[in-house]
Amino acid sequence: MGEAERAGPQGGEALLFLTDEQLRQGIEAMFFAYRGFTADPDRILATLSYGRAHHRAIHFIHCVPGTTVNNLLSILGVTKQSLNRVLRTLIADGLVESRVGRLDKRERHLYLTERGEGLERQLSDAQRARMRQAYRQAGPEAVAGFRKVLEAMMDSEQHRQYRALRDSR
Amino acid sequence: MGEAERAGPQGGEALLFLTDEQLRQGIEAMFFAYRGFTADPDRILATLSYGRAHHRAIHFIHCVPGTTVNNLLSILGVTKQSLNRVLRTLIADGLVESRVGRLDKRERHLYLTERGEGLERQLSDAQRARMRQAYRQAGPEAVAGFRKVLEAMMDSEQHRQYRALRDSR
DNA sequence: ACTTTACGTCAGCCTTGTTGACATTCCAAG
DNA sequence: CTTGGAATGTCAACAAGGCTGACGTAAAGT
Repeated sequence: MGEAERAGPQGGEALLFLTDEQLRQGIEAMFFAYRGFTADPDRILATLSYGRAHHRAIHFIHCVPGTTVNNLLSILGVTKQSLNRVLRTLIADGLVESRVGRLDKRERHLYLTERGEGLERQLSDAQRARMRQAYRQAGPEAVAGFRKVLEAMMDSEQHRQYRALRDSR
Repeated sequence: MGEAERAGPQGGEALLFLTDEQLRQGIEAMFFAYRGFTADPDRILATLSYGRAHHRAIHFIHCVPGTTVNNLLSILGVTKQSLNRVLRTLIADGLVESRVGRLDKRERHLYLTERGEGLERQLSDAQRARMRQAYRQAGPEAVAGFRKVLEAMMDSEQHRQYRALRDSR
């Protein structure tokens, strides 16, 4: 590795010449953009002494109400102990409700309370505003390409989860 | 906010209808893709009991050899105490060299040693391989769009730093 | 001479990741 | 039916890596 590259592995794909320098720019763009991506929610969360972990939990509980702890675990890709600490504070603060499963009493089904939905709204409004601004500035074709590259960057497992969430709506 | 949106703030921009749902998908794509983006270096770093903080320092010292601590600080956006902890271990392990400035002796200029360059190479090879695969799979137009959206997502300060790095090569 | 700048370090805190130990519940084999 | 194992979730303790604040030192600037 190290030299310019030609050809692609997928038969019908376009020929692409990718220098290390072009790739490095993509890497740095990801780094800086992700900081921008999380900046607005981070500011809101800081005022409530919550962190990104709380945001992630709130986001996915909102998307899949009634999800179990185990399911949330596999989406977030952390240990159950780590998630539990976050959930405990969110439950204590009355943002999340945990209901014992009816069929399987070992399971806990998670729901946002009204206050939880309120915070979710506040956070996702901020993040969507940034996203909307970026999408508009870049234009519709750029957005399609953006999504395409991001999907290609995921591990297969992540891609599966991404589509699962997408299709569950 | 909350309903579909029309029109763009920039005069000549294309008309874009962006539903909350489309924006939410973009947000989740960023989340999952960033995990994929860091997965390969993380695996390598774990075997050396280093973390992402070390990776970031190594990356930018490689890009801007001889950079000062203060400069690195502003790029990484962390406190000097935080950075210093990481730098101390990298210097102790012989991956980074810190030279007193010739003109201004207060400054420390940072360089990767040969071993440091070796690790940088290993980490960036892994990350570039993922990037190259994603770029090829998505195609050249998608790549252009990808970069465009990421740049639009940065804060102005981040965008400034991104371009500064870009232009310094 | 005094102030400011650049850097290092110590102490202590918080968030968020980890592993280990444990309780509860379910299920299936005996 | 009982019992042992698997699945689910909770609590405890630790580590990494952020943060703030205080302080020291050396060099530059005024």
